[in-house]
Amino acid sequence: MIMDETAGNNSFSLFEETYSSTPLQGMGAYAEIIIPLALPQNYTWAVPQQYSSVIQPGVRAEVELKNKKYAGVVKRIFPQKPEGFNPKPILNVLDKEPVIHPEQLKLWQWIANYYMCSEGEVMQAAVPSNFKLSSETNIAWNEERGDDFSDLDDEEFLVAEALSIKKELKLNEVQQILDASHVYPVIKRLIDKQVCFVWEELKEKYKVKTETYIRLHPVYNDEAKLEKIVNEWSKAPKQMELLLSYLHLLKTEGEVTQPALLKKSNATQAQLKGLIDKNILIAEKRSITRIQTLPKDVKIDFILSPTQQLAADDILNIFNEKQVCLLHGITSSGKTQVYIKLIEQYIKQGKQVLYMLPEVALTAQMIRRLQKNFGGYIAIYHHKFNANERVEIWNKVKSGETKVVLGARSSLFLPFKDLGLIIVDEEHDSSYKQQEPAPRYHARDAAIYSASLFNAKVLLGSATPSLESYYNAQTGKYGIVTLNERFGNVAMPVIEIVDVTKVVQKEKGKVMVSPQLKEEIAVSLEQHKQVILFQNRRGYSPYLICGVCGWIPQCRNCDVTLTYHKAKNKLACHYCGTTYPVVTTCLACGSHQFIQRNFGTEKIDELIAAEFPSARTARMDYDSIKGKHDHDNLIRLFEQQKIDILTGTQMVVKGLDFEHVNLVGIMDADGLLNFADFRVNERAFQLMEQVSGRAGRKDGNGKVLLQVSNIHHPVLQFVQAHDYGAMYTFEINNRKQFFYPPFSRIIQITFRHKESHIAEEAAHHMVQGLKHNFEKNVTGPAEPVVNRIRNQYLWELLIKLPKDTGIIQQCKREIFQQVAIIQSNKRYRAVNIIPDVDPV
DNA sequence: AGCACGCCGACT
DNA sequence: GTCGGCGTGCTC
Repeated sequence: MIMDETAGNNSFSLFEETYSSTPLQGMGAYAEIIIPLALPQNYTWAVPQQYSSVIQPGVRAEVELKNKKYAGVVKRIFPQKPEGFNPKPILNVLDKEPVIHPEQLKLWQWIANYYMCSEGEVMQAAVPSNFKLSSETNIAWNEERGDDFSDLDDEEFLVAEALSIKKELKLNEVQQILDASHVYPVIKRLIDKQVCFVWEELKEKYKVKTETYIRLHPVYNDEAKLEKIVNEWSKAPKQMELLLSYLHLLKTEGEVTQPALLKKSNATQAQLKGLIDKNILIAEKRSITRIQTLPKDVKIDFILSPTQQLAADDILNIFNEKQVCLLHGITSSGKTQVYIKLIEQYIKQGKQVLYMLPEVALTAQMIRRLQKNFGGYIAIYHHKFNANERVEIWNKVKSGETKVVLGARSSLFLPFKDLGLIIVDEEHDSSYKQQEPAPRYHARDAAIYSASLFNAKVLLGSATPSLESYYNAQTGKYGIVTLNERFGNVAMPVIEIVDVTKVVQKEKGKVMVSPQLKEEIAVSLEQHKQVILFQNRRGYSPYLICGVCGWIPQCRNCDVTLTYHKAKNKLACHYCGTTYPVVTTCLACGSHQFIQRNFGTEKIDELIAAEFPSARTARMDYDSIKGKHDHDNLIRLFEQQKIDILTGTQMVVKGLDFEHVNLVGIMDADGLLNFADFRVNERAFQLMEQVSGRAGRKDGNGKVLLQVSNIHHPVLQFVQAHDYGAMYTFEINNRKQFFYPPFSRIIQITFRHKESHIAEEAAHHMVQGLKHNFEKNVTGPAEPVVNRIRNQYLWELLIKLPKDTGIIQQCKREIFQQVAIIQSNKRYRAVNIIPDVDPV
């Protein structure tokens, strides 16, 4: 059964050219098929005679596996009968032309291999659910389509009728209705005809944000008719006024939303309803992010500064020689404008561009900004779209209609036709790494691989590049372009370090707010400026300690100290989220004296509020933000200067640019740093740089105050000098290796098991295997760290490797082999592997 | 992923 | 004696 009789004849002939000369026909052929399951390998099915001329890599085929039916993707076709088993026949071929390109299949294979999962798992992540049919799949009735079945054939009609009554069916129920062997093609046609869609219970819980747009009834698109109605208006002057404001808004804005209209005209909802009832205006609920039909043209409405223009030219020059370029541009240097210019260049060449952003950065402003420039050429893509929307975008990318995709990490899997450029913005952001479920891929690295398949270029952008990218740029593997001038000549903030150990104070314990910081806060408040205080610990006090014996309350599930939350009066584990009542009796010695140690955001906010009673303070951390709405609201309040002092964890860096902030206090700056682990320093530097970037916008008197206990911390001088990259090649008395990334740690492997002895066993095997195979090359002993987290034991192995890149490659292969061996023993499961600097 | 198979504890 | 827990193995 072949689908899409009407479309794709050209690709059909392409297929004939490519495959008709191969000896597959008549001889019996076999197909390796990817099933969207975590299977140990791909399985093979036999291609029956009647399909041998239509099957090709990239099409979907319906196959039976363990008495269940699945729509899998054909990866490879070959003539030899496999040995050792008798392949079952393919039941159906669902597509006439490939739905998955060869480049995508290669990308899937690479991801499966590099991140150690099955290609089926990659398929799960890559393909919209409408493509993934199986007997367990639920299909749901599409209410919007209505019950006009005139265009359906008999079988389609039967299913559609059943669906219109029951609303939802499982595919094996459909099988019973049809009593036929070719269920999947019927379902595919029904999906294509929008009668139904694949229902994913989890996904559908997400309610698409809608906004009501007001449109003019099409009858009045005719100017004369509109004029007539206006001239002959007799009653309801308020409605008339409203209509005129509408027309005015339509002219100036192009599109009119209900809130905008009501605000502009000062009208009430009832008056608007009057006009809608009269069929003059139409209210239309539209999903905000839904692909809008905007005109397809490119409008660049700004001019790059000389520095930006230079950067853009440099990047294009570098692309002549190198595949990847790192754009290291400080906060507010105007990287986005450079991206937009580059995107324009690639569109002009007819190429497609993928612009990737971390999920959190995919804001409405960003979307609007790009839509303004690229209109209908652009599509937005992230995992929160429902199945139909995703398929819609998928098809538009596949046909080449969409030139620019703005999306989160999953947009990497879209079926690009002619990809020219991938931009990975905020390249350092850890949310590019998928943690759970498999495939645990890093979108930046996978993007570099994907680009290599298209011979496309990759631009990595960041104010605080990741170690691996910076290293690759330093060694010449990637090109690098630096933008270290703030756009519009906004000055860099002054960084000042305050030694809190020098502060004399009455009470014992760490100083929270130094007199210097208090003074600066007072100055800022006087100037009606705003302050951000950054402390990367939420709660009131990070731990309690028994004043007599030193016992510290810990979580029962995790080996983590419990944080005291004053407002809730609870102790909480920040790892698993369990809360406990506040301990008053020491479990070790029975005493009742507990001391609160250190401080979190809650305590700072309390102290600041007491110290500056007239200032409006607020706290932004995981505890004070319940819904996503709270976060937006808080940001808006701060933007509108309704808050003077904002105390927060790293959440404050995820905000937007705040114009009126001229002071940032980092409360425990060296507490963020760690000699032994460069990754910790990297993260700290990124946080400090990002939070500092918030200070000192227009008038150039921004200040960042770092409170430290160890003023001699070697990393601090680089923070002070804004010299991000220097940190990596940093050397103090032979301790260089700690700061020199690729040789300190290339791979972090995490395995997980419920029982500690099994986790330890896995760790033991791994270490033994590595030592046995290349001990002489491993500079540090690969000792595993086993942690108990929730009810699972998790072990982590940091491997220290020498400087020679040849050996690194060799070690990498070895490590992967070891992990594969260990994993083949089903008792262990690799949950996370953070690979090295070298994706291609 | 699912589902069958199989091996030990608490029940009519 | 059996019912049912979930650990283990297998699916072309």
